Amino acid sequence: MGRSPCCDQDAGVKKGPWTPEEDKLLVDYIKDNGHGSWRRLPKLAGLNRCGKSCRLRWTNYLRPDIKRGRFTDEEEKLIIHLHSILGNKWSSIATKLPGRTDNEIKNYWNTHLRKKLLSMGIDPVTHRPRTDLNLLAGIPNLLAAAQTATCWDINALRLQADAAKYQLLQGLLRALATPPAAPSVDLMALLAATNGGVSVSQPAGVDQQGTRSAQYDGLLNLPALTSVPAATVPAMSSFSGLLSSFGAGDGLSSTELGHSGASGSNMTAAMAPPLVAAKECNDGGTSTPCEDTPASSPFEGLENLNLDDEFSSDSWKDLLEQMSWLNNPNDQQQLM
DNA sequence: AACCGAAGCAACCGCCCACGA
DNA sequence: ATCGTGGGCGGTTGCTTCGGT
Repeated sequence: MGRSPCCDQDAGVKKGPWTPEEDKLLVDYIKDNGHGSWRRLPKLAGLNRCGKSCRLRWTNYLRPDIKRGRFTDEEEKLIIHLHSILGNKWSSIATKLPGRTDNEIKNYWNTHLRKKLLSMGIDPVTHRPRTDLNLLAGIPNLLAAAQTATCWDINALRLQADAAKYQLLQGLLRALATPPAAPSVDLMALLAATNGGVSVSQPAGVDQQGTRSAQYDGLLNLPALTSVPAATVPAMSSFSGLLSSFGAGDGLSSTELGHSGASGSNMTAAMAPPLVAAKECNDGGTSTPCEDTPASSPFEGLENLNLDDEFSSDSWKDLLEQMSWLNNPNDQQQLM
């Protein structure tokens, strides 16, 4: 299968931005004749352009059914959902969004949605919680910088620290709610590492991951960090405050993000189980209390964490000290 | 007002596949 | 079965706009 000869081999074929005159020639010709063969079209339409360039200009910009303007929230959610299923199949995704082109969706993904997911602690490729830990690994640097901060940059550091704290919690919660198959990091290894290297024993026959998934499914409604207005921060200034915000979170539901588990559940703060509550076994659809639940969660005490506390506070110190891999490059390597 | 870096987006590049001769 | 062509596709480039200093 030889590659088709590229038009740019033709001398004098114009490239670059289209002029209104060129647009008019193209639109008028296609209106009257249809596009027919794209290769022959430029000559017939009186355009000094490559046929391929004409096709792209028409399909991405001049087509009468193109919808312009901002993507709506519904479109955003649909794109994210479809991307979680189809990956970078932009044209397939575009067929589900009337009036949007694959190129437009691709650009919107790369410039907006990708960053949005990253800010929510979600890997935009796998649609699962980020496991690269690069973000969290930056926390010790923030701590070190805070030690030597001068008065003029302490506020900036504080903002960074707040963002880091928030994303740390997002990452932890999402890790807890993630099915085990896809993440490149072994969740149990992560739990062991955060638990001071002590493995978390899993009772035989206990579908711990499924239980975890069901229990924390509602927590995936975390609002994106970037979308949290300052006014709402006090409501999330404690871990329980965060829990109470999940029900009304403007983040993406687990269903939308392609997670399994209790999809569609509308877990409210009151329904949300405490992190260290006795887990339930999920055996064949009926939930029964587990007899052999681990004695303690690696994140025990997290619910008492106060997000308003400085990083130097005891509760944050305790948590960070448990996460030895944050300070140990070798551990980070193993986890990545 | 000028400069500069970041972000956004239209357009291009080149690989690939389907299909017809 | 092979080959050439048309066209679809994802990735990348580079120009324009925006916001901060």
